[in-house]
Parts: sequence; structure tokens; C-alpha cells
Amino acid sequence: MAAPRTNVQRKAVSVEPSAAPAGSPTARARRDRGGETRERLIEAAIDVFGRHGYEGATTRQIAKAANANLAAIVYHFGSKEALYLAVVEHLIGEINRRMGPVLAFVEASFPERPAEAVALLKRMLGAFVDVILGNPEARRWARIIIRELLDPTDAFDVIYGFTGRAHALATRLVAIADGADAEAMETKLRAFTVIGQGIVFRVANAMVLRRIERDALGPAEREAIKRILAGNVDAMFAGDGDARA
Amino acid sequence: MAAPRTNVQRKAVSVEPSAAPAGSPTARARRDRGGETRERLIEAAIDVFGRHGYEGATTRQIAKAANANLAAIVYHFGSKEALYLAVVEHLIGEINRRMGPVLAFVEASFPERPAEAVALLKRMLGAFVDVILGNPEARRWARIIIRELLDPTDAFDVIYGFTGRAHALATRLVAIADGADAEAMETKLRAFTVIGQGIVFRVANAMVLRRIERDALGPAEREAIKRILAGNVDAMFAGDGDARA
DNA sequence: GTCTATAGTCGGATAGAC
DNA sequence: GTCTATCCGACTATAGAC
Repeated sequence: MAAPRTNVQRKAVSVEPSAAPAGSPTARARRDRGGETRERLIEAAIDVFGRHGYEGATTRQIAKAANANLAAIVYHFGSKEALYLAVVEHLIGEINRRMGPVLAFVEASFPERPAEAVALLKRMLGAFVDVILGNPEARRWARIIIRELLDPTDAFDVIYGFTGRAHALATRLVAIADGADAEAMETKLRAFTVIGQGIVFRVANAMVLRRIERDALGPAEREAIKRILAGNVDAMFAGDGDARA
Repeated sequence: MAAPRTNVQRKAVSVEPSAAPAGSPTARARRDRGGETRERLIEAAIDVFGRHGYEGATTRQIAKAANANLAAIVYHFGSKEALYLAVVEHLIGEINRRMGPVLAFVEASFPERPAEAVALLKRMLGAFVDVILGNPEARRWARIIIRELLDPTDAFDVIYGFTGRAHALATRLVAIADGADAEAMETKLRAFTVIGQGIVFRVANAMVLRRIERDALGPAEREAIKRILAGNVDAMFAGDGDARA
């Protein structure tokens, strides 16, 4: 990706039209038209950028999918590139809305016994699996996020703002469970192996489905995955504490 | 990706020019020019398709990077799409060349005790990590392969030819180590969690590097990862047999 | 087998009416 | 805030000389 430059240049969100003349006949009927178009453009852009990549996606496709005018993209975002950045920010916002509470809970916890840390780690992992697999939109999100991980552009920083925090938390829990140093490279790598056990089902989804001969990962499969991951985590941290459930 | 249609239409490899008049003055000096151009085009295409995606990549970029003429792509491959397919086949060929021996060894083994299966699983996993991390080209390969996993096109079948076989083998070993059924969904999912522990370092490489504050995963980090993975596998399969090393 | 030239299409962005 | 019309550069693929 020819690295979207950094000129975000996103328009300040237009003033709330609810401040318009209250009795105006048409004012209420079409409230905040601009905001709606903006949202539709972002939703459509998630799909189109996700399927075709940043450069493969065309503003015409996006406008059409959003049922909006081509010029609306420039009007609302300034450029294709700024739209892309807005899309990534939107994605991370959605993910944060879903995982934020769990992360905050873990951040506020100070487990001392390994077993408590393992329990929290399993809880984080379960929530993560629910977000990346138990959500019809997650597949669309993943296409964009994983592309960005493979070949970072400016938008990577936005993603890292969430993923970096999540991994740091997981690392802290692994450190407590192992009685190890949270700053040690080994501990951080160990945390990645925990997360990777879940991520693989999103990244290699097409392969998983073909191997288990299913059309999709439904609730049953998702519960099976969560159970397996919990078992793995228990096993991984059984040696160094009393972590076994 | 607007799904490359199936018209492979790859040119039959041109007759070996070594069959040309043996004594010809220029015949030996420039032997197999076409073949070399073809190779350079594929190498360049790996980079360009990997960085920009199928649709984002342009044949002009590829030709320029390969130091070849634009028309050479059509001449050697027939179309942009056929070049892409040739690239994926080349990639899988390279990976097969490196991992084939290990897979064949495992295929020829019939471990009976769980400990033997676990040992083979660790060996497969180690080889896998070496291929995806211990190879400067692996990053370029991964960009294309992972994109294809995220959003399969016709080329997915080529990839599945390798990855499906590898996962089936891993599943067989997991089944023996667990005393479980290799056809059970749970066993297959468990095998994915094993593989995912390695894959994450390729997929989320940029994140890993930022978290451990390194510029690249060198031999030392790679050995650490292999050691951690081996430990995890031992722990995962310790309960059901005498698998501990 | 390599090259130039070009046909025909589609890309992002802009201008200006409404 | 939405729309049409348009600029102009870049795209894949082809034709045909060498």
C-alpha cells in the first residue's frame, strides 16, 4: 500500500442540525442527512476496502454501495485516504466498545495468586473470541485490520492503540501466572502464543471451515473453541502455580 | 478481490533453448532469456501483489520492478490474473520444497505412544516456525497467502493443497497424543490452536516487533519462540499420556 | 522473445449548479 | 449537503515492428 500519507484533514463534524429552527416543516423530516451519509459511507467502505484492499478499492464502488454520491466522499472526508483512516478509527472504536469493559476490569484487578491471573486471562480470551468470531461484522473488520498488521501504514498506530494495550494486559497476567517478569521478552512472546490460539480461527477461517466441513463457525463451534482455549491456558500455566481450574 | 476467474491460460513453458544449434555464437551467451524474464516477473510480482493486493498491484509496477517490458507479462503468462496464479503456485512450491521432507517423514511415521506423536508435532511446528520466520522471503510470501486466506479466490485451492495436508497431519498427531478421534471437530480445532501459536508471529509481526522493541525477529528470538511452542505443546498434551519430554 | 505505440476503460479529484 | 459533468492521468490488454 503506497502508505497513506498523514494528512488526515477530516472535516469537523457538522454542527448538530437539531439546533435548526425547531418548527421548520422539513427540518425534522430530514434531520442530520450529512451524518447519515457519512455513516453509510463508512459502513460501505469497510466492505470495499476489506475486500479489495486500499488501492484496489475505488471511491466509485464505495459511493455506490453506500447509496451516496461520488462527490460525497470528498465532501465528508476530504479524500479516499482520509476515508480509510476514518474507517480504521471506526473499527477500533467498535472493538473498544465491545472489549473495553473487560480490559478495564482486568486493568483494575491486581491478581496476586497465579490462579487468579489465569482466570482473568481465560476471561479476556473468551471475550476476544466472542468479538472476533461471534459477530457477523468481525469478518469485515478483520480483513482491514489484518492487512494493516501485514503491511502497516499510518493507520497501524490507531490499531496498535488497542492491540498494544490488550497485549500488555495479557502479558501482565502471564507474568503473574508464571511468576515471571512482565517486561521479559519471553513473557511477551508467551502472551502472543496465547492470543494466537484464538486469532488463527479468524485469520485462517476459510481453512478452518473447509477442514471441519462447515459453512460458518456458529455458537456451538465458538463454545468448543473457547473450551479448548481455556483448557490450553490451564495446561500452559499449570506447572508454575496452582492454576488448574 | 474480484475473484480471478479460472482461465489459467498459462503458456506452455517454452521449449528448452538448450536444444538450439549448439555451436551458435550467441546461443550460449544468452541462454534461456525467456525463462529468466519469467522468473524475474514472478519474483517482482510476489512483492507487488503482496504489498498492494491483487487489484491494487499494477502490471506496470511489476514489469518495472522485474526490469522487464510491460508486454512481457502477457507474453509469458497471458494476463495479470494468470500471473497471480503462477505466483501463488510458485510460493506453495517454495514452501513445499522446505517443508515437504518433514511432512513426508511424519506421513511415513505411525506413532503409537502419545509421547512419539508429541515429539513429531513439536518437530513439525519447529520446521514451520523456521520456514515462516527464518526466511527473509517468508514475509513476502505471507502477505499473499494470508490475504488469500482472508478472502479466498481460485488461488486458495492451491494453498489449501499444502495447508490442508499439513493440518491433517497435525490433527492425526494430536489425535494420537490425546487418544482422541482424528475426525472429531474438537481434535481438528485443537490442531489449529497449536498452529496458531506459531502463525501469530507472522501475521502480527509488526505488533510483535513493537511490543518487544526489536527491528526484526532474529535467530535468538526464533529459538525462543520454538522453545516456548515446544513447552506449550508438552503442557497441552501432558494430561492424556506420558508426553512430557 | 522483446519492444513501442495505442486502443479503450476506469481511476481520484474538482467545479459549480441546485 | 447533494448532485452532474468533466479533467486528466493510469490502467490492462492488443497490434505489429524488429
